[in-house]
Amino acid sequence: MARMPSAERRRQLTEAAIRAMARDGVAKTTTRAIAAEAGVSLSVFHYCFDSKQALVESVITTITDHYVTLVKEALRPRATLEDTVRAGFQAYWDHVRTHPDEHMLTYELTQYALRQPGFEHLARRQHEMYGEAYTHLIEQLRAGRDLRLRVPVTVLARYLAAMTDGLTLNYLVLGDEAAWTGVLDTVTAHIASLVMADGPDAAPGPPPDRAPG
Amino acid sequence: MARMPSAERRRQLTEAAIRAMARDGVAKTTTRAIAAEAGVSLSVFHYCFDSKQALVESVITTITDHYVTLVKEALRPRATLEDTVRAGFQAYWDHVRTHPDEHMLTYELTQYALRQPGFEHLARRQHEMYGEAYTHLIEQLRAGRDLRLRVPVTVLARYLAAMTDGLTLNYLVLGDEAAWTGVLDTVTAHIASLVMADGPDAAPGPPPDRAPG
DNA sequence: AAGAGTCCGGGACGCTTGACCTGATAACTG
DNA sequence: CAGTTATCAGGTCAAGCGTCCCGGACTCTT
Repeated sequence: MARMPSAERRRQLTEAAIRAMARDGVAKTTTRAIAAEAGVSLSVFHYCFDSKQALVESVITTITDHYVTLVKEALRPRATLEDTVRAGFQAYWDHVRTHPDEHMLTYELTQYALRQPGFEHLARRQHEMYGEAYTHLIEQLRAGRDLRLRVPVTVLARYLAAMTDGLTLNYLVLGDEAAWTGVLDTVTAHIASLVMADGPDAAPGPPPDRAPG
Repeated sequence: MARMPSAERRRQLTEAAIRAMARDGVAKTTTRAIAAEAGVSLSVFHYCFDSKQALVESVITTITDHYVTLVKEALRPRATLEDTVRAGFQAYWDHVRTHPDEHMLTYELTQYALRQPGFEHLARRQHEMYGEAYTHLIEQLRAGRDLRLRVPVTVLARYLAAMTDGLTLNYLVLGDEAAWTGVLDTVTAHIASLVMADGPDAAPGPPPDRAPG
């Protein structure tokens, strides 16, 4: 095999692990399977990583960062408000449809991290970064135009995060792409009504916010 | 140990497995752990179940049925429409808060089933039954009073299912109970606006449904 | 050219797992 | 009573797992 500095080899092994885990599941992905996927001998694995746990940690942080940039990219502001929301959802949804295995893997890794003592923080970090990405976008939108939020930013961010999580998971389990367009439209309309411009034609307040708690 | 017909012993082992899996995770729950949790010898396990897979199948169907009845119970129709939605969400959410491990387990089992060849149908069945439970409730509500649905029943049911899934998962990962009340209120208001009585004071149509696709 | 540091490969160790078996014993059933 | 059913302790087995070691090979520096 081609000789390679450890750092690069680590990256290669991490990506091989992601491929193998996405294809076969986290449980079935052994150190041998990862080494084979990367095309190196098993010894190289333990030369680069102190333990399997160390590699899994690398996998989780890598894939989390990957998806945060994905979300931020998908939710880039567009011409109009409605367009932004719609295009963002569409871009995200397209990615889910074309890469179901990768999304499945993120859910598996979340649970793996939650169960593995000392790894809980990675699961939390994963979802906190999603929330922060949404928050960032909302603030960005708000700075650009004159927006009136019907709900606090944190509430909206959490709502978006939970919504995408739930929709993705249900799609991964049930499949049936066509059935979800109606749901996506409903959600999009709702989001747009929660974040509405201070403009003229927007619908007047349907259900007024009620004090929480 | 007390003698017991096989059927009952099977139930006991299934419940022991659910306890052990909820506590330690699916991956760490071995046949020996299950037998110990049930207080029987390992031989009894293989006397009652042909294989571990057979037990897992029993676990999944049991827990699925358990949660479907839970959802149906939580979403029993109440006095007013708003009350029904609010009380339903509240009851469900209380259960999540008081039994986080059990809910976590359902997610783990879903993924286990999706990865295990020949078990995919169990994962699908699980989520289909949730959807049917929601559909059932909506139909029930519609029969009772004069309801005007802004979206098709199937869309609403899927939306509810995805919403609860996503909220639950995010709560399990992030914790922080207080932070979710605002999201729950927002969702409740939205649902109530989607299923509204043909009454007087309900808000006139904010964003009209646009044709999908 | 020589040495040091780095990378790679084959092989092996120790452990856990699911599955299976034996033989004996106790409890219900008819 | 005999016959069926359920339970137990104990051990065996092959497979698979993460981990580790050692010798060789490469690369860079001096």
